[in-house]
Amino acid sequence: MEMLSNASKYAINAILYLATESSVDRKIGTKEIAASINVPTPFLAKLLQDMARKNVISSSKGPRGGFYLTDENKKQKLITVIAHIDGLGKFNECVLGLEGCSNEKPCPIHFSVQPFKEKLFNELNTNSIASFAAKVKKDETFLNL
Amino acid sequence: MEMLSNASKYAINAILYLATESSVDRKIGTKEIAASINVPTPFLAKLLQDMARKNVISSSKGPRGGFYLTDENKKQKLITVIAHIDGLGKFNECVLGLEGCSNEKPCPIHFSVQPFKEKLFNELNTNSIASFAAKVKKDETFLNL
DNA sequence: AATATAAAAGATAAAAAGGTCTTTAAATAT
DNA sequence: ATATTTAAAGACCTTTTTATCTTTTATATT
Repeated sequence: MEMLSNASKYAINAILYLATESSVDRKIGTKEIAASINVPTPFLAKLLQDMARKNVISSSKGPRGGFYLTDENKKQKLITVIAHIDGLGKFNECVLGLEGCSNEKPCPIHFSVQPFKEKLFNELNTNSIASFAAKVKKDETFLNL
Repeated sequence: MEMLSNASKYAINAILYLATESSVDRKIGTKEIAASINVPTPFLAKLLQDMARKNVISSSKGPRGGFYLTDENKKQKLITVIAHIDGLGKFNECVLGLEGCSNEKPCPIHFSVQPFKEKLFNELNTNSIASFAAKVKKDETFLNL
């Protein structure tokens, strides 16, 4: 279900990868990250640079430099990533694109969609990067590592 | 939640409009439809022509011509429209874009998303254009008419 | 038959998303 | 200090989506 842009998807994947694999002492370069999650390197580099500028992730230049997550970074909710890239508008939009669609004035499929939107938003807005990464590590879920 | 293209959304809106407003004896031109549902006229015209070519809707040229739905047309499931424009691929894709994501090998948000995908697909695949349009007419739901 | 009307078809064009490449700046190791 | 490494910045390119415009074809009405 393609409701996130590639940009958001790539960034989430990369950040969950960083959450499990990186630390202040183990910074990771764009090539390794891109290769691991199987996305185009220069495009991902742009995204990560943007995330770093916005303090969602950390980075340093030079030899042994790269991207990494601090404990502070990991505490952020996963929705933060989407908010910075795609924005949150999509969580408030009608699936059929109808202007006044709401609980009071629902479109024909509103009540099929609304509970899910709320659930997904809530999930992304409640759970931190760390907690999503922990799930991956416990093998409850996976990432393509 | 922008998971449908504008093209699909416009077409669905137009077709639900036609379902309530048109008949063999009351064909409707692109300008009226576009104005009613508030979308760009030439773009919508293309979409409707495409839908007509694929026998999803009906049309005729010349004076008093325009687009309309036969009873046969109205019996089709709403998913047909999406299938012809966006395709059905999006109903089988992982929200995070992960290749092997499935019930057996779920991504971190898989189980938040999967039930919804199934419900929405089922709804669109079960209910006809006529039944969605009926909801609108009974004022249970709305379209921007 | 002539005319007007409206879809069909096709050629363009503008905007957004996706992706690449080159140069510059910072940091580290030697 | 210097060379090397890697992110940062910015210019650029491609593809897809969205949108418009023009010409042609069919048809209903007169």
